[in-house]
Amino acid sequence: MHEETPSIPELFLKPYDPQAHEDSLYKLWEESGFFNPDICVEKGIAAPDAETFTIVLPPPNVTGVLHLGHAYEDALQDAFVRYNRMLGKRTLWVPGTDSAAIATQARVEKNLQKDEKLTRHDIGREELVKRVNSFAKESENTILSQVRKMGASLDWSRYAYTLDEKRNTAVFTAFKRMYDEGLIYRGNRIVNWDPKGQTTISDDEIVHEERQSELYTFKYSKDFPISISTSRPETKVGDTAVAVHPDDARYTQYIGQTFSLTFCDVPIEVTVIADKEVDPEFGTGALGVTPAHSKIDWDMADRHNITHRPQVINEYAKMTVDGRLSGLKVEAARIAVVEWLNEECLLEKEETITQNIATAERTGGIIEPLPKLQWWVDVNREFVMKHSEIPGIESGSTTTLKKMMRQAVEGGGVSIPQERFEKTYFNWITNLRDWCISRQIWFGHRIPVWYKDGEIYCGVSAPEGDGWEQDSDVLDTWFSSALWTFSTLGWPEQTTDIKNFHPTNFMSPAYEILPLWVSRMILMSGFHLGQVPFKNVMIHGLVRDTQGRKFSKSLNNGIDPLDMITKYGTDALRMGLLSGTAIGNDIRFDEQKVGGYKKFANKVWNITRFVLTSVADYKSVDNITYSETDNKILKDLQELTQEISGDFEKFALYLAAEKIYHYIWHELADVILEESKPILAGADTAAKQARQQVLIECLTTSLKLLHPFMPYVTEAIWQELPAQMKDSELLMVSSWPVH
RNA sequence: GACCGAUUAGCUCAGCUGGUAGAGCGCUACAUUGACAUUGUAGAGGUCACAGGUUCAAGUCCUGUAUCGGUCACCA
Repeated sequence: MHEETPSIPELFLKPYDPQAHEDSLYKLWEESGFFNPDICVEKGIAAPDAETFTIVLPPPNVTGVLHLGHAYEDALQDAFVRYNRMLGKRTLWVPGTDSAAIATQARVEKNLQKDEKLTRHDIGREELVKRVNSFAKESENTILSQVRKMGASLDWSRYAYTLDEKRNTAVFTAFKRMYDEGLIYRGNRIVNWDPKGQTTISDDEIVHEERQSELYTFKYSKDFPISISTSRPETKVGDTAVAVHPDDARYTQYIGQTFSLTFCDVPIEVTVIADKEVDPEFGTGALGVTPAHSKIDWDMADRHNITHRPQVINEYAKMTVDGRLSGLKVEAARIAVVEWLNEECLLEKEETITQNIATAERTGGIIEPLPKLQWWVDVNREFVMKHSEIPGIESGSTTTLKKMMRQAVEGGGVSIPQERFEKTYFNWITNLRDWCISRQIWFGHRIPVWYKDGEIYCGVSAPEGDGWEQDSDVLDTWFSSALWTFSTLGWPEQTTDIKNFHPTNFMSPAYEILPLWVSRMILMSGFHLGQVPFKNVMIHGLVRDTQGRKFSKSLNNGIDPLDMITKYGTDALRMGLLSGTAIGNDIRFDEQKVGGYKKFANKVWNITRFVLTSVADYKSVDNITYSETDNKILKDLQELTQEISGDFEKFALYLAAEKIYHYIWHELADVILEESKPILAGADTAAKQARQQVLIECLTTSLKLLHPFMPYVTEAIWQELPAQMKDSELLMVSSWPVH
């Protein structure tokens, strides 16, 4: 019929081909500068005093590749960013990457071992750091171009890397300020030592694994009156006490006595102490206290002023005592001790129990608790909040980091829309202990502390004079990540970005990251700025395979988002991820669904073709007389807009996505277009003109509403629309329909 | 051990403050070369895990149970 009408771009005669549009559209957006709110203001897209909307991208590992989890987060955040930008807010989404220190160093070391048969000690600290850095830089482009591929409208002019100079200054400044306040201290305490990774790790990097182990019941020697039970007899050469419950009648007579014994060739001195923590029902009701190799025992020794705390296991999980255990690995030592117990006829019982043992998340190594001189963040020490904008905390009031972290959420400064995760957060805060922030690897932010002849100096740069030696440890990655919402905005300088864009509006992490990252951002932002880092935490679920399993290398069930993009287009992938599942629940990734949304993109494409064809002879007139149906259609459209806006405000993206999908396909295409056909072909010119106007209205509004979800196809269409239909050259910065 | 989530159509999931069970995919039948690498119309299908309770009314609120999944903690 009208297919050859010149005003219909030829493009629409073929199905929508994502490959042909996506990259050039991204380039068009990026070059427009509108990802940058300052330029939006400059060009009149946003008012200079418009409300701001900020998200900081959770930085992917600089050496990583995009996986579906990222794809989901990118799509989710981008949808909000685009929505808010269209609302006319000064909208900023800050990109960045993370050094992922331990993982990145491990990978470089592995390659070093494989290719050159060298260890890090062979090439030295400086060379290793150099290599890790260049490795990180090399891989950077991969992940960044993949984030772009997702259509993420990030302000690249503000790109940050956790190890770049500005972030380094931020980290050192943060450290120093907390050090000066006494909130960072150096202390000899039990740490989680990973013998495999040769570093300390934090409590949160521990994974408990259930295993069968033997529980042995025995006496230290024939002369010792009390039997104890343990699954780690090799540590008993480090015992300095036996603890019993104060009310346990069996042992009261021994309390306070000290025994000098020889256990497995090692002389030990054991004092019997009474402590309420001991469960009289468990085992013999008596517990051998090994202060140097158990956190609980260390604390117990503190309570009873036991200062003698011999270390009997070293960093390589080997015994350091003399005698028959000398130099043995802990597992071998365990066997040797049991042999000895048998020889001496001291072993009373051996039973198999299931036990959770602590392993390192990254290396899988079995954690060996060791006393070490480490740096800590004190979460219970009182300090004065000089300046506070956190609801419920007054400027000038005294608090602790722990209290502040609780208050930030309790007082509503940070809101977690899903109540259930709020509970998890409080649970975690309650159990929060001092945070060990030093790591014994070489790649990362070096601890900004220098030593010289017993003197200690903490500062943002090295002290004057010779002979100062910097602490050899680096900081936990999460220390710098915790500063992310404001270090990316230029802190510690008092930048206008901080003034304008902090606190950020929301953060949308997966639930597994809640304690690791979210709470630490609240800690840092609270202490350094007196602000919350974000007003909302919208926790989302994990992307899983069709059987509900996590994606993993060992299962070989991985799906490369880039493959999906090649096959179905970015828009389809985004819709497939965003619709169908309530935020917070895990997503089962279904390729078929993505396929369905590819068809949808094409549907929108064809709707456009039809509308453009139908309005080819449209002439705008001053007084349009709408029919009753016309008015109903326009009213419905308004209501839809209202609902979708509401869903955005309530973070119910999945509902918004489904609504616009349903409207476009089953209302606009199935009902409105069909019903328009006779009117358009009819003789009533006025009615026809009115309907043409309605169709234009429906199409442009639908494109706007769909744009946050499917930015490419909507923009591709927008670019082909005649200028008089549009309120802006780029759909990306057109204004959100009013309602 | 504590806490949390899930349980609704064959599959994947919605269902907000209680008011006659919904979507997508799949399936069946019919129609259609149409604006549509098809699409449209119609249809089949569910004791909303189970047992109690509150209510005029419960998928929805309360109590308990079961199964699956998760998080945290931990007894040596």
